[in-house]
Amino acid sequence: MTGTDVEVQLREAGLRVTRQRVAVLSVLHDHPHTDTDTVIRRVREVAGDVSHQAVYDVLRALTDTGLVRRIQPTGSVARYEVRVGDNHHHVVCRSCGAIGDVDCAVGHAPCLTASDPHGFVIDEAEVTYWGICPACAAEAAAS
Amino acid sequence: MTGTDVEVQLREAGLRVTRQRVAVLSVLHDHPHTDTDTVIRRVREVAGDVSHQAVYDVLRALTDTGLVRRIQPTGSVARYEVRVGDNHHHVVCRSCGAIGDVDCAVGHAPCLTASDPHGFVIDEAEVTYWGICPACAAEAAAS
DNA sequence: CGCCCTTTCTGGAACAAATCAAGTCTTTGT
DNA sequence: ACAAAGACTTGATTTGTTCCAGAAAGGGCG
Repeated sequence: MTGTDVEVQLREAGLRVTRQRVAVLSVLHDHPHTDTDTVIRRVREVAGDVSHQAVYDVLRALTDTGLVRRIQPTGSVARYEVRVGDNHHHVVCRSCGAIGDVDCAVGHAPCLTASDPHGFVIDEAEVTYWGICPACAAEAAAS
Repeated sequence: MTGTDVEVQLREAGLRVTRQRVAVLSVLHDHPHTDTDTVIRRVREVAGDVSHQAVYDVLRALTDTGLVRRIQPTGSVARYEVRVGDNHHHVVCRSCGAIGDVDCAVGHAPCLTASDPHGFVIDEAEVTYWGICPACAAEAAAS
């Protein structure tokens, strides 16, 4: 994704194009599942001085317009990824917190329709798989 | 669940039986999906003075031994519920954050097996449904 | 091209949730 | 009942996030 693509994306979402926003979006494109602190550091690497507040504001603006998705597994800080059309899910390592993408096996799966939602109007089903990542499994086996 | 039941539960988990732990467990039995702050208030109602640190410690101990489950939907503070055998999931209101239980429709559902887990060893699939609760839906319709 | 209005960014402070640390008290096995 | 291990209390600290007021930058219009 080029810088121009990012600009188009911003304009189509009705957002102004600023150095900070372009930087945040491209950082998230290159590094999915990044926590806020890392976003700040990476943004500063590519765009020079940017206040942490600006990054928080941008992340909020992008989340509100649906350009990025915010995820926050239990015990983890907020993480962000660019929202892509597919309905993919995440696998989280219980040991180190690493996150991986998992494609939704069967599109709109039947079991993702709640059996008795107590009157809730449901618009999304989010799946989080918990387990051990290869690296942590190897480390555990070695010790 | 009586106080004695809770004591037995604690002993079987290899934990000492203290006033604070009994209080936390019974509070969670009576009020599922409670956030830490509310747990503290309720515990003090039934057990008198208890430091917030004690509650944090107890919740951590109970979580580590598997007696309670910690859940934390994106944008919410940590919430706790007593771990019951069934593999139920949660529905969260986007508007007010209310949480409801949803039974897992089909036990160990096939679509909860990740298609390509990238080498992760998965031991649990957690489903969070997002939507609008009846109360918030009514309020939105009224305005 | 340059002005003005609106939106956004900066810098600093404030806040809430959660954790850390040292010392005291309590539970429990003998 | 006694000692040792574990749990709790008090108080401070860290961490992640948000609030606020003023300065700066985008982008439509003359």
